[in-house]
Amino acid sequence: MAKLRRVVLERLMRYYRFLSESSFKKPPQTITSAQIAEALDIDPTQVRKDFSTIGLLGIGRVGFDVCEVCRAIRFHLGFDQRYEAVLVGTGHLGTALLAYSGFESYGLHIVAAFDSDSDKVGGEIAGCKVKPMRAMKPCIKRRGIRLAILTAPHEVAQKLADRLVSAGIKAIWNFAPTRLTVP
Amino acid sequence: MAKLRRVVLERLMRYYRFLSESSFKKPPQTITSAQIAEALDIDPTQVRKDFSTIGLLGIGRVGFDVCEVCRAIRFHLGFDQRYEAVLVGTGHLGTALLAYSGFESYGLHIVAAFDSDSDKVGGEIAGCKVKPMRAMKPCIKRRGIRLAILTAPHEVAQKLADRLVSAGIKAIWNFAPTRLTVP
DNA sequence: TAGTAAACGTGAAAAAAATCTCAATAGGGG
DNA sequence: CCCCTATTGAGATTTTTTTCACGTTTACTA
Repeated sequence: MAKLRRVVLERLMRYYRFLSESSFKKPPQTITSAQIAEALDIDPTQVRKDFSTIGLLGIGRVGFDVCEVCRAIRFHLGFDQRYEAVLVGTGHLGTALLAYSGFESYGLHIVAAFDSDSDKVGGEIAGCKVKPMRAMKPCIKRRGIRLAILTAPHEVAQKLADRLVSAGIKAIWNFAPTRLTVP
Repeated sequence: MAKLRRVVLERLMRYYRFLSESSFKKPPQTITSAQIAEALDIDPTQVRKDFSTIGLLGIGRVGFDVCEVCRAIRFHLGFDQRYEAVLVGTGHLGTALLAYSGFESYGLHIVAAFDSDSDKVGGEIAGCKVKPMRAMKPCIKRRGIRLAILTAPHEVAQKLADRLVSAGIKAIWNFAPTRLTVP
């Protein structure tokens, strides 16, 4: 499977969101590149090129099978694999993320939550046990977890990040909710 | 002021985050394109080109003045302007966003929060009064607010979005926390 | 069943973005 | 004060991305 470039990946993500959340579940379950292109403000040729790079072929005068497109994107974006992750920090944001079930459909499973607040430790949020910080490293090592979601205040984020990396984490999804880019 | 392309904007954002959060507050307050480039894994020439696009000049053998760079980026990204926004939905995620003070430094001010839960209405979160949904449209109209932050569950998000648009909102920042793109 | 038009796939052209190269400039050391 | 080297600015080049143009396929209609 050839490596996909970043711009293509981003567009595939957009296609996927659009196709899976829109009500295309009902027949005819088929859509043309032009329809997608208009909804997402992209060139139709671009859509066809992207689909073609992940091995999707449409049929003339009909378009593409929505289910098949979704399947192919899921496959190429790795949503069918199971990624395990830990969450660090169970404040409001952390709680919201734990309660959000949408990650599952992208193959992301939060298997444990950690917090330094002893009042929270031992509790359970959205079916996920909250464990003390000292349990973090063993847990990550044992399960070979590579991704961490960090929702700690800025002041301690760096320290926690270092700690996560030393425990074996390869990627940290930092949720100091920045990333604005107002259009 | 020439319109900046999206890729450039994104990089400017990254420069800004890097320069403003790192401890460059102390002298010598100067940095070379190569240092920025290494930290952000970008080509040094790219950095200089971007800076040059927003009218920043460095000096040979020294580099760029950190404060000046930050100022210029703030100006070109419009952080100095005041954008007012409303927040809809005061669940965990909404609460977390209200409590997050980081928006202010990007020029974004949340001036009101709305929720349909009558238990929450009348309360105050992070200094922001929670108002009933029926107060939303008048508030938006009166203050001419153009941006809304939406943190509602998926099922009602679309309806609320329509309602916001009809109230005069031009851009909705939807916080069904999707956008994964795991690297 | 043939004609027509909607939609596709793809190579070529154009545009945009990234990278390379190098002369010019500015501190620092002798 | 002059040389040496780090660093910049900008033109040239390369690579990537987007758009165009056109031949092909497929469904519908008469």
